[in-house]
Amino acid sequence: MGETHLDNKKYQDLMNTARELIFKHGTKRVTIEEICEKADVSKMTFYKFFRNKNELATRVLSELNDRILKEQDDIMNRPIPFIEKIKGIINHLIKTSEELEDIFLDEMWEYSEDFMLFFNTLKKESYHLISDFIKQGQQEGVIRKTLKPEVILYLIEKFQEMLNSDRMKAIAPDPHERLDLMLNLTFYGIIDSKQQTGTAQQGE
Amino acid sequence: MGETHLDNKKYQDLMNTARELIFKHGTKRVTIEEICEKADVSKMTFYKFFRNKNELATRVLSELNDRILKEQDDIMNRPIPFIEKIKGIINHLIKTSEELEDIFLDEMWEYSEDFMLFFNTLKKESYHLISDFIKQGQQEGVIRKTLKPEVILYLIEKFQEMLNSDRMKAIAPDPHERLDLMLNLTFYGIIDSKQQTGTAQQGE
DNA sequence: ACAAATTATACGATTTTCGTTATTTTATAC
DNA sequence: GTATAAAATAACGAAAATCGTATAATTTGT
Repeated sequence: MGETHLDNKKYQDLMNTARELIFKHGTKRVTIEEICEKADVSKMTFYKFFRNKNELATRVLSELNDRILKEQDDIMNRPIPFIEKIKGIINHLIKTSEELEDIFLDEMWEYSEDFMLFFNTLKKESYHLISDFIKQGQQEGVIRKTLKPEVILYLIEKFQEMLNSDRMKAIAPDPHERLDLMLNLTFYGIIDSKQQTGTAQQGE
Repeated sequence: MGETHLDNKKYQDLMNTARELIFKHGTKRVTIEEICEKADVSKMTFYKFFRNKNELATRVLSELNDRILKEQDDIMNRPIPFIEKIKGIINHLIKTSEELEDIFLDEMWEYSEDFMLFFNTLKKESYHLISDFIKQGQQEGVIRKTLKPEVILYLIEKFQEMLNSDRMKAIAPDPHERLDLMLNLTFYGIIDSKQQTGTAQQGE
Protein backbone atom coordinates (compact mmCIF):
# COMPACT_ATOMS: atom_id res chain seq x y z
CA MET A 1 0.00 0.00 0.00
CA GLY A 2 1.31 3.39 -0.99
CA GLU A 3 4.79 1.99 -1.56
CA THR A 4 3.91 0.37 -4.84
CA HIS A 5 6.30 2.93 -6.34
CA LEU A 6 9.24 0.61 -6.56
CA ASP A 7 7.83 -1.64 -9.27
CA ASN A 8 6.28 1.21 -11.22
CA LYS A 9 7.70 1.55 -14.70
CA LYS A 10 7.73 5.33 -14.73
CA TYR A 11 9.32 5.46 -11.32
CA GLN A 12 12.11 3.19 -12.43
CA ASP A 13 12.64 5.17 -15.62
CA LEU A 14 13.04 8.33 -13.58
CA MET A 15 15.43 6.71 -11.15
CA ASN A 16 17.56 5.25 -13.91
CA THR A 17 17.99 8.42 -15.92
CA ALA A 18 18.42 10.42 -12.74
CA ARG A 19 21.22 8.14 -11.65
CA GLU A 20 22.85 8.45 -15.02
CA LEU A 21 22.65 12.23 -15.23
CA ILE A 22 23.40 12.96 -11.59
CA PHE A 23 26.40 10.68 -11.55
CA LYS A 24 27.71 12.35 -14.62
CA HIS A 25 27.11 16.00 -13.92
CA GLY A 26 26.10 16.33 -10.29
CA THR A 27 22.70 17.22 -8.92
CA LYS A 28 22.98 20.94 -9.35
CA ARG A 29 23.74 20.84 -13.06
CA VAL A 30 20.77 18.64 -13.84
CA THR A 31 17.22 19.94 -13.94
CA ILE A 32 14.03 18.10 -13.17
CA GLU A 33 12.63 18.81 -16.60
CA GLU A 34 15.77 17.45 -18.18
CA ILE A 35 15.44 14.20 -16.29
CA CYS A 36 11.76 13.95 -17.14
CA GLU A 37 12.39 14.59 -20.79
CA LYS A 38 15.12 12.01 -21.07
CA ALA A 39 13.15 9.47 -19.04
CA ASP A 40 10.12 10.17 -21.20
CA VAL A 41 7.98 10.94 -18.18
CA SER A 42 5.89 14.03 -17.71
CA LYS A 43 6.69 16.51 -15.00
CA MET A 44 3.37 15.78 -13.39
CA THR A 45 4.19 12.14 -12.83
CA PHE A 46 7.53 13.18 -11.47
CA TYR A 47 5.85 15.13 -8.72
CA LYS A 48 3.69 12.14 -8.02
CA PHE A 49 6.75 10.19 -6.94
CA PHE A 50 9.10 12.87 -5.66
CA ARG A 51 8.63 16.05 -3.71
CA ASN A 52 11.58 17.71 -5.39
CA LYS A 53 14.99 17.14 -6.90
CA ASN A 54 16.54 16.66 -3.52
CA GLU A 55 14.32 13.74 -2.68
CA LEU A 56 15.09 12.16 -6.01
CA ALA A 57 18.82 12.55 -5.50
CA THR A 58 18.58 11.21 -1.98
CA ARG A 59 16.81 8.10 -3.18
CA VAL A 60 19.38 7.59 -5.87
CA LEU A 61 22.07 7.76 -3.23
CA SER A 62 20.08 5.47 -0.98
CA GLU A 63 19.99 2.88 -3.75
CA LEU A 64 23.71 3.29 -4.20
CA ASN A 65 24.15 2.80 -0.48
CA ASP A 66 22.22 -0.46 -0.57
CA ARG A 67 24.16 -1.67 -3.56
CA ILE A 68 27.51 -1.02 -1.95
CA LEU A 69 26.58 -2.73 1.30
CA LYS A 70 25.18 -5.70 -0.57
CA GLU A 71 28.38 -6.03 -2.56
CA GLN A 72 30.39 -5.98 0.65
CA ASP A 73 28.15 -8.64 2.12
CA ASP A 74 28.48 -10.79 -0.98
CA ILE A 75 32.24 -10.69 -0.80
CA MET A 76 32.16 -11.71 2.83
CA ASN A 77 30.01 -14.72 2.08
CA ARG A 78 32.05 -16.05 -0.79
CA PRO A 79 33.33 -19.62 -0.36
CA ILE A 80 36.96 -18.50 -0.34
CA PRO A 81 39.71 -18.31 2.28
CA PHE A 82 39.33 -15.50 4.77
CA ILE A 83 42.43 -13.75 3.55
CA GLU A 84 41.00 -13.58 0.08
CA LYS A 85 37.87 -12.06 1.50
CA ILE A 86 39.90 -9.34 3.16
CA LYS A 87 41.60 -8.58 -0.12
CA GLY A 88 38.22 -8.51 -1.80
CA ILE A 89 36.85 -6.10 0.77
CA ILE A 90 39.79 -3.77 0.50
CA ASN A 91 39.65 -3.79 -3.26
CA HIS A 92 35.96 -3.08 -3.11
CA LEU A 93 36.47 -0.21 -0.70
CA ILE A 94 39.02 1.32 -3.01
CA LYS A 95 36.83 0.86 -6.07
CA THR A 96 33.84 2.26 -4.24
CA SER A 97 35.56 5.32 -2.90
CA GLU A 98 36.88 6.08 -6.35
CA GLU A 99 33.40 5.84 -7.76
CA LEU A 100 31.99 8.03 -5.04
CA GLU A 101 34.76 10.52 -5.58
CA ASP A 102 33.69 10.86 -9.18
CA ILE A 103 30.15 11.53 -8.16
CA PHE A 104 30.88 13.98 -5.42
CA LEU A 105 33.84 15.63 -7.03
CA ASP A 106 31.70 18.44 -8.31
CA GLU A 107 29.35 20.44 -6.24
CA MET A 108 27.17 17.72 -4.84
CA TRP A 109 28.80 18.34 -1.48
CA GLU A 110 27.61 21.80 -0.84
CA TYR A 111 24.35 21.16 -2.55
CA SER A 112 22.56 19.63 0.37
CA GLU A 113 23.05 18.19 3.80
CA ASP A 114 21.31 15.03 2.70
CA PHE A 115 24.48 13.98 1.01
CA MET A 116 26.46 14.32 4.17
CA LEU A 117 23.85 12.17 5.80
CA PHE A 118 24.30 9.63 3.05
CA PHE A 119 27.97 9.32 3.77
CA ASN A 120 27.50 9.04 7.48
CA THR A 121 24.92 6.31 7.05
CA LEU A 122 27.07 4.42 4.62
CA LYS A 123 30.07 4.68 6.90
CA LYS A 124 28.15 3.52 9.93
CA GLU A 125 26.48 0.55 8.26
CA SER A 126 29.66 -0.43 6.53
CA TYR A 127 31.43 -0.13 9.86
CA HIS A 128 29.14 -2.65 11.53
CA LEU A 129 29.33 -5.03 8.64
CA ILE A 130 33.10 -5.05 8.54
CA SER A 131 33.34 -5.13 12.31
CA ASP A 132 31.38 -8.39 12.45
CA PHE A 133 33.47 -9.66 9.60
CA ILE A 134 36.67 -9.05 11.48
CA LYS A 135 35.37 -10.78 14.59
CA GLN A 136 34.59 -13.77 12.44
CA GLY A 137 38.13 -13.69 11.12
CA GLN A 138 39.43 -13.70 14.65
CA GLN A 139 37.32 -16.71 15.55
CA GLU A 140 38.68 -18.52 12.52
CA GLY A 141 42.15 -17.71 13.73
CA VAL A 142 43.13 -15.76 10.65
CA ILE A 143 43.27 -12.41 12.34
CA ARG A 144 45.20 -11.92 15.55
CA LYS A 145 42.78 -11.98 18.47
CA THR A 146 44.72 -9.35 20.37
CA LEU A 147 43.71 -6.70 17.83
CA LYS A 148 40.51 -4.79 18.46
CA PRO A 149 38.20 -4.57 15.43
CA GLU A 150 38.09 -0.81 15.83
CA VAL A 151 41.82 -0.61 15.29
CA ILE A 152 41.60 -2.65 12.14
CA LEU A 153 38.75 -0.54 10.84
CA TYR A 154 40.81 2.54 11.43
CA LEU A 155 43.70 0.90 9.63
CA ILE A 156 41.53 0.15 6.62
CA GLU A 157 40.35 3.73 6.57
CA LYS A 158 43.90 5.00 6.61
CA PHE A 159 44.83 2.42 4.01
CA GLN A 160 43.06 4.35 1.30
CA GLU A 161 44.56 7.65 2.38
CA MET A 162 48.03 6.19 2.27
CA LEU A 163 47.42 4.51 -1.05
CA ASN A 164 46.72 7.83 -2.70
CA SER A 165 49.25 9.88 -0.82
CA ASP A 166 52.05 11.59 -2.68
CA ARG A 167 54.53 9.86 -0.42
CA MET A 168 53.38 6.41 -1.50
CA LYS A 169 53.11 7.47 -5.13
CA ALA A 170 56.73 8.51 -5.00
CA ILE A 171 57.70 5.16 -3.54
CA ALA A 172 55.64 3.11 -5.98
CA PRO A 173 54.33 5.05 -8.98
CA ASP A 174 52.55 2.07 -10.46
CA PRO A 175 49.09 1.71 -8.87
CA HIS A 176 49.11 -2.07 -8.93
CA GLU A 177 52.54 -2.27 -7.40
CA ARG A 178 51.49 0.23 -4.79
CA LEU A 179 48.39 -1.72 -3.90
CA ASP A 180 50.35 -4.93 -3.59
CA LEU A 181 52.93 -3.23 -1.43
CA MET A 182 50.30 -1.86 0.87
CA LEU A 183 48.38 -5.12 1.06
CA ASN A 184 51.59 -6.87 1.89
CA LEU A 185 52.40 -4.38 4.58
CA THR A 186 48.96 -4.56 6.09
CA PHE A 187 48.72 -8.32 6.02
CA TYR A 188 52.05 -9.04 7.61
CA GLY A 189 51.01 -6.76 10.38
CA ILE A 190 47.55 -8.21 10.84
CA ILE A 191 47.61 -11.82 9.90
CA ASP A 192 48.58 -14.66 12.23
CA SER A 193 52.13 -16.04 11.78
CA LYS A 194 52.21 -18.57 8.92
CA GLN A 195 48.84 -17.98 7.29
CA GLN A 196 50.22 -16.08 4.28
CA THR A 197 48.84 -17.31 0.97
CA GLY A 198 49.74 -16.60 -2.65
CA THR A 199 49.15 -13.05 -3.74
CA ALA A 200 50.57 -10.93 -0.97
CA GLN A 201 54.16 -11.99 -0.64
CA GLN A 202 57.18 -10.22 0.68
CA GLY A 203 60.28 -9.06 -1.21
CA GLU A 204 61.91 -12.22 -2.46
CA MET B 1 47.89 45.78 -31.15
CA GLY B 2 45.06 45.18 -28.78
CA GLU B 3 45.45 41.49 -29.48
CA THR B 4 47.91 41.15 -26.69
CA HIS B 5 45.28 38.92 -25.11
CA LEU B 6 46.87 35.70 -26.15
CA ASP B 7 49.88 35.96 -23.89
CA ASN B 8 47.95 37.39 -20.98
CA LYS B 9 48.07 35.16 -17.91
CA LYS B 10 44.49 35.75 -16.87
CA TYR B 11 43.26 35.19 -20.38
CA GLN B 12 45.03 31.88 -20.55
CA ASP B 13 43.72 30.84 -17.16
CA LEU B 14 40.19 31.54 -18.30
CA MET B 15 40.66 29.65 -21.55
CA ASN B 16 42.17 26.64 -19.81
CA THR B 17 39.51 26.22 -17.18
CA ALA B 18 36.80 27.01 -19.71
CA ARG B 19 38.10 24.27 -21.97
CA GLU B 20 38.18 21.88 -19.08
CA LEU B 21 34.69 22.62 -17.82
CA ILE B 22 33.02 23.00 -21.20
CA PHE B 23 34.50 19.80 -22.51
CA LYS B 24 33.28 18.00 -19.46
CA HIS B 25 29.80 19.36 -19.00
CA GLY B 26 28.94 21.33 -22.09
CA THR B 27 28.57 25.08 -22.40
CA LYS B 28 25.07 25.34 -21.04
CA ARG B 29 25.79 23.60 -17.77
CA VAL B 30 28.74 25.82 -16.97
CA THR B 31 28.32 29.38 -15.74
CA ILE B 32 30.60 32.33 -16.28
CA GLU B 33 31.00 32.84 -12.57
CA GLU B 34 31.95 29.21 -12.13
CA ILE B 35 34.68 29.50 -14.71
CA CYS B 36 35.93 32.72 -13.17
CA GLU B 37 36.00 31.25 -9.70
CA LYS B 38 37.89 28.16 -10.75
CA ALA B 39 40.29 30.16 -12.89
CA ASP B 40 40.77 32.58 -10.04
CA VAL B 41 39.85 35.54 -12.18
CA SER B 42 37.29 38.15 -11.34
CA LYS B 43 34.16 38.51 -13.38
CA MET B 44 35.21 41.99 -14.41
CA THR B 45 38.37 40.77 -16.07
CA PHE B 46 36.35 38.12 -17.79
CA TYR B 47 34.29 40.77 -19.47
CA LYS B 48 37.46 42.51 -20.45
CA PHE B 49 38.39 39.58 -22.65
CA PHE B 50 35.05 38.13 -23.67
CA ARG B 51 31.71 39.64 -24.54
CA ASN B 52 29.84 36.65 -23.14
CA LYS B 53 29.94 32.92 -22.64
CA ASN B 54 29.31 32.26 -26.28
CA GLU B 55 32.37 34.13 -27.35
CA LEU B 56 34.43 32.25 -24.83
CA ALA B 57 33.12 28.89 -26.02
CA THR B 58 33.68 29.85 -29.62
CA ARG B 59 37.29 30.71 -28.93
CA VAL B 60 37.77 27.45 -27.11
CA LEU B 61 36.45 25.63 -30.13
CA SER B 62 38.57 27.74 -32.41
CA GLU B 63 41.65 26.66 -30.49
CA LEU B 64 40.53 23.08 -30.76
CA ASN B 65 40.09 23.56 -34.47
CA ASP B 66 43.63 24.84 -34.83
CA ARG B 67 45.01 22.00 -32.76
CA ILE B 68 43.28 19.35 -34.83
CA LEU B 69 44.42 20.82 -38.13
CA LYS B 70 47.95 21.17 -36.85
CA GLU B 71 47.99 17.56 -35.76
CA GLN B 72 46.81 16.51 -39.19
CA ASP B 73 49.51 18.58 -40.78
CA ASP B 74 52.15 17.11 -38.50
CA ILE B 75 51.18 13.59 -39.45
CA MET B 76 51.40 14.47 -43.13
CA ASN B 77 54.90 15.82 -42.72
CA ARG B 78 56.34 12.91 -40.82
CA PRO B 79 59.36 11.24 -42.44
CA ILE B 80 57.50 7.98 -42.96
CA PRO B 81 56.15 6.08 -45.96
CA PHE B 82 53.06 7.54 -47.48
CA ILE B 83 50.95 4.57 -46.57
CA GLU B 84 51.83 5.04 -42.93
CA LYS B 85 50.77 8.64 -43.20
CA ILE B 86 47.39 7.59 -44.50
CA LYS B 87 46.97 5.23 -41.61
CA GLY B 88 47.99 8.00 -39.24
CA ILE B 89 45.47 10.38 -40.74
CA ILE B 90 42.66 7.88 -40.53
CA ASN B 91 43.50 7.02 -36.95
CA HIS B 92 43.60 10.68 -36.12
CA LEU B 93 40.24 11.29 -37.76
CA ILE B 94 38.72 8.52 -35.72
CA LYS B 95 40.28 9.71 -32.49
CA THR B 96 39.23 13.27 -33.21
CA SER B 97 35.65 12.49 -34.06
CA GLU B 98 35.35 10.45 -30.89
CA GLU B 99 36.66 13.37 -28.87
CA LEU B 100 34.32 15.79 -30.54
CA GLU B 101 31.44 13.42 -30.01
CA ASP B 102 32.11 13.53 -26.29
CA ILE B 103 32.07 17.29 -26.29
CA PHE B 104 28.98 17.72 -28.36
CA LEU B 105 27.07 14.79 -27.07
CA ASP B 106 25.21 16.97 -24.63
CA GLU B 107 23.39 20.09 -25.51
CA MET B 108 26.17 22.07 -27.08
CA TRP B 109 24.45 21.55 -30.39
CA GLU B 110 21.31 23.45 -29.83
CA TYR B 111 23.07 25.98 -27.70
CA SER B 112 24.32 28.15 -30.47
CA GLU B 113 24.84 28.34 -34.19
CA ASP B 114 28.46 29.15 -33.61
CA PHE B 115 29.09 25.51 -33.01
CA MET B 116 27.65 24.53 -36.34
CA LEU B 117 29.95 27.09 -37.86
CA PHE B 118 32.84 25.49 -36.04
CA PHE B 119 32.13 22.14 -37.59
CA ASN B 120 31.71 23.51 -41.06
CA THR B 121 34.97 25.41 -40.80
CA LEU B 122 36.81 22.39 -39.49
CA LYS B 123 35.41 20.19 -42.21
CA LYS B 124 36.29 22.63 -44.95
CA GLU B 125 39.84 23.29 -43.80
CA SER B 126 40.44 19.65 -43.12
CA TYR B 127 39.06 18.88 -46.55
CA HIS B 128 41.59 21.10 -48.28
CA LEU B 129 44.44 19.77 -46.22
CA ILE B 130 43.66 16.15 -46.95
CA SER B 131 42.87 16.90 -50.58
CA ASP B 132 46.36 18.29 -51.12
CA PHE B 133 47.74 15.35 -49.21
CA ILE B 134 46.07 12.90 -51.55
CA LYS B 135 47.34 14.69 -54.62
CA GLN B 136 50.82 14.41 -53.20
CA GLY B 137 50.26 10.70 -52.72
CA GLN B 138 49.24 10.41 -56.32
CA GLN B 139 52.37 12.18 -57.49
CA GLU B 140 54.45 9.79 -55.41
CA GLY B 141 52.68 6.94 -57.10
CA VAL B 142 51.24 5.50 -53.91
CA ILE B 143 47.66 6.34 -54.68
CA ARG B 144 46.11 5.45 -57.98
CA LYS B 145 46.05 8.51 -60.19
CA THR B 146 42.75 7.57 -61.73
CA LEU B 147 40.96 8.25 -58.43
CA LYS B 148 39.68 11.74 -57.84
CA PRO B 149 40.61 13.18 -54.42
CA GLU B 150 36.96 13.99 -53.81
CA VAL B 151 36.09 10.32 -54.08
CA ILE B 152 38.75 9.37 -51.58
CA LEU B 153 37.63 12.06 -49.16
CA TYR B 154 34.14 10.74 -49.39
CA LEU B 155 35.45 7.27 -48.77
CA ILE B 156 37.27 8.42 -45.63
CA GLU B 157 34.12 10.09 -44.41
CA LYS B 158 32.16 6.90 -44.90
CA PHE B 159 34.95 4.94 -43.33
CA GLN B 160 34.08 6.20 -39.87
CA GLU B 161 30.38 5.56 -40.37
CA MET B 162 31.07 2.02 -41.41
CA LEU B 163 33.50 1.45 -38.59
CA ASN B 164 30.84 2.21 -36.02
CA SER B 165 27.95 0.58 -37.82
CA ASP B 166 26.14 -2.32 -36.22
CA ARG B 167 26.79 -4.34 -39.34
CA MET B 168 30.55 -4.05 -38.97
CA LYS B 169 30.39 -4.58 -35.22
CA ALA B 170 28.58 -7.84 -35.84
CA ILE B 171 31.28 -8.90 -38.29
CA ALA B 172 34.19 -7.87 -36.08
CA PRO B 173 33.27 -7.13 -32.46
CA ASP B 174 36.82 -6.24 -31.46
CA PRO B 175 37.53 -2.58 -32.31
CA HIS B 176 41.14 -3.20 -33.25
CA GLU B 177 40.30 -6.10 -35.46
CA ARG B 178 37.55 -4.05 -37.04
CA LEU B 179 39.86 -1.15 -37.73
CA ASP B 180 42.44 -3.42 -39.28
CA LEU B 181 39.82 -5.06 -41.41
CA MET B 182 38.57 -1.74 -42.64
CA LEU B 183 42.03 -0.36 -43.28
CA ASN B 184 42.86 -3.47 -45.21
CA LEU B 185 39.75 -3.17 -47.26
CA THR B 186 40.29 0.47 -48.00
CA PHE B 187 43.95 0.12 -48.87
CA TYR B 188 43.58 -2.76 -51.24
CA GLY B 189 41.02 -0.72 -53.06
CA ILE B 190 43.01 2.45 -53.10
CA ILE B 191 46.65 1.63 -53.13
CA ASP B 192 48.68 0.87 -56.24
CA SER B 193 49.29 -2.83 -56.92
CA LYS B 194 52.26 -4.05 -54.90
CA GLN B 195 52.83 -1.20 -52.49
CA GLN B 196 51.36 -2.98 -49.46
CA THR B 197 53.51 -2.73 -46.36
CA GLY B 198 53.40 -4.42 -42.97
CA THR B 199 50.36 -3.53 -40.94
CA ALA B 200 47.50 -3.86 -43.34
CA GLN B 201 47.75 -7.35 -44.70
CA GLN B 202 45.18 -9.65 -46.11
CA GLY B 203 43.96 -12.95 -44.72
CA GLU B 204 47.01 -15.16 -44.46
C1' DA C 1 54.35 56.90 -4.45
C1' DC C 2 52.04 56.53 -8.60
C1' DA C 3 49.40 54.45 -12.37
C1' DA C 4 47.43 50.42 -14.23
C1' DA C 5 45.33 46.29 -13.53
C1' DT C 6 42.52 43.41 -10.89
C1' DT C 7 39.28 42.45 -7.42
C1' DA C 8 35.18 42.90 -4.42
C1' DT C 9 30.63 44.13 -3.90
C1' DA C 10 26.37 45.40 -5.07
C1' DC C 11 22.76 45.92 -8.24
C1' DG C 12 18.74 45.69 -11.68
C1' DA C 13 17.51 43.04 -15.68
C1' DT C 14 16.93 38.85 -17.75
C1' DT C 15 16.50 34.02 -17.98
C1' DT C 16 15.87 29.61 -16.04
C1' DT C 17 13.85 26.57 -13.08
C1' DC C 18 10.39 25.29 -10.02
C1' DG C 19 6.04 23.61 -8.45
C1' DT C 20 1.11 23.89 -9.37
C1' DT C 21 -3.08 24.23 -12.05
C1' DA C 22 -6.58 23.09 -15.43
C1' DT C 23 -7.32 20.49 -19.48
C1' DT C 24 -6.65 16.86 -22.93
C1' DT C 25 -5.03 12.44 -24.18
C1' DT C 26 -4.15 7.64 -23.44
C1' DA C 27 -4.68 3.24 -21.40
C1' DT C 28 -7.58 -0.10 -18.85
C1' DA C 29 -11.59 -2.26 -16.84
C1' DC C 30 -16.19 -3.09 -17.09
C1' DG D 1 -19.22 0.92 -26.56
C1' DT D 2 -18.65 3.74 -21.83
C1' DA D 3 -16.64 4.73 -17.43
C1' DT D 4 -12.50 5.32 -14.79
C1' DA D 5 -7.76 5.86 -13.72
C1' DA D 6 -3.12 7.29 -15.19
C1' DA D 7 -0.38 10.09 -17.69
C1' DA D 8 0.75 13.84 -20.90
C1' DT D 9 0.33 18.59 -22.33
C1' DA D 10 0.24 23.43 -21.88
C1' DA D 11 0.22 27.37 -19.32
C1' DC D 12 1.22 29.89 -15.35
C1' DG D 13 3.12 32.85 -11.38
C1' DA D 14 6.73 32.55 -8.00
C1' DA D 15 11.31 31.85 -6.82
C1' DA D 16 15.97 31.37 -7.89
C1' DA D 17 19.99 31.62 -10.73
C1' DT D 18 22.60 33.96 -13.99
C1' DC D 19 23.91 37.77 -16.57
C1' DG D 20 26.10 42.05 -17.50
C1' DT D 21 27.41 46.51 -15.50
C1' DA D 22 28.74 50.26 -12.35
C1' DT D 23 31.26 51.64 -8.37
C1' DA D 24 34.72 51.70 -4.92
C1' DA D 25 38.57 49.27 -2.85
C1' DT D 26 42.67 46.65 -3.38
C1' DT D 27 46.64 44.78 -5.42
C1' DT D 28 50.37 44.86 -8.62
C1' DG D 29 54.18 46.58 -11.13
C1' DT D 30 57.31 50.25 -11.85
